[in-house]
Amino acid sequence: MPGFIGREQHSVDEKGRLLIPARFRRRFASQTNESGDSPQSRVQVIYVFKADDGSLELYEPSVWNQKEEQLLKLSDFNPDERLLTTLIYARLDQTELDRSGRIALSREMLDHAGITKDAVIIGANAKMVVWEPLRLERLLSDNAGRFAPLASRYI
Amino acid sequence: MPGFIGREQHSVDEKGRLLIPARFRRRFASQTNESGDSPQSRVQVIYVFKADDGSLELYEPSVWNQKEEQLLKLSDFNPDERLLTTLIYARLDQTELDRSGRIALSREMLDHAGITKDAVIIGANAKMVVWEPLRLERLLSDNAGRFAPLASRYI
DNA sequence: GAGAATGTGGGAAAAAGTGGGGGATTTATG
DNA sequence: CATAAATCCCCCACTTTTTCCCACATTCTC
Repeated sequence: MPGFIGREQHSVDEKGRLLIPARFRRRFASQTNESGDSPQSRVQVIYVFKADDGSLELYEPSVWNQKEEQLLKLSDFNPDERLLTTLIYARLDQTELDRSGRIALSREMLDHAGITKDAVIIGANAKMVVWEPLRLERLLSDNAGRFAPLASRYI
Repeated sequence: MPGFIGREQHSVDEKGRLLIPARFRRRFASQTNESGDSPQSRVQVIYVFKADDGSLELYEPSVWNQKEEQLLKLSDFNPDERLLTTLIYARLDQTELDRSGRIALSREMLDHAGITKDAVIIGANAKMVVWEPLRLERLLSDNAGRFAPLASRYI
């Protein structure tokens, strides 16, 4: 099963709607029928997570659910584990693809990413990452020098 | 069965009523008929629990009952177990959805969470968590640096 | 270049959220 | 026990948001 690969830039309209590129949507289509839905009712849910670095991460249900299984093991009464759970769910949201292949991002999510007009969507295999274009540009140029050292350490 | 996911902010009116977001209410609807009620009389009960961290936890009956099964195993005559039972039930309350999809929170519950005007409701899979907005904000910013370490330790 | 697929925007209808009036029931009080 | 006071619900009305749908422009494919 291939992941999301590639980078595209699209506009976010006044209603906060962001188009998911067609090539990414095709990947969804191939694995919707987990629960034997009728062709009509296949609603494509997408999880949205506010990442620490100021981007938004988009997950398919099957991928997010895998992460969530880890969360379910955590105790409500261990302070550290409870805090982690809170930190995660407070940053998480859920949305659906409309018939034009867009998702509606909440004002809060857009603010977190600093998105007003345009957004870059980067395929990162299991997830998609959404950036405000200038912010991404700055991150890349600010850290251009770190690529080689990091790469040589880890790959 | 998908859980509660997402974060919303709503106002609590002067009567102490808090709206349960429509998308969360829809999950209730899909599993009301446990006891074979007539369509008319399906009253949606919600359990409210005062959490240690200053939030309120909202549970569906089916989920709370599962937790309660653990409690029923505890002995009334073992001091520790008896104390635990007391501590839990002393923090627990019960309320119902009215026809507008709201629940009435008692003064005591509101005070525990420090809620006066607004409240944030966070979907946390099996339960919903209610926060006073500023209190949540403070928790999140105070612990922003702890997310990465905790996440890497537990997930 | 024609037709299909993709991307963008917006209008209208429906749903959700908010606040408050008023009747019924419960609780307090003389 | 009667009456007053308070509380609790149910319903209505208004505002805002979301959803659904369509139209059009652009790009891609053959």
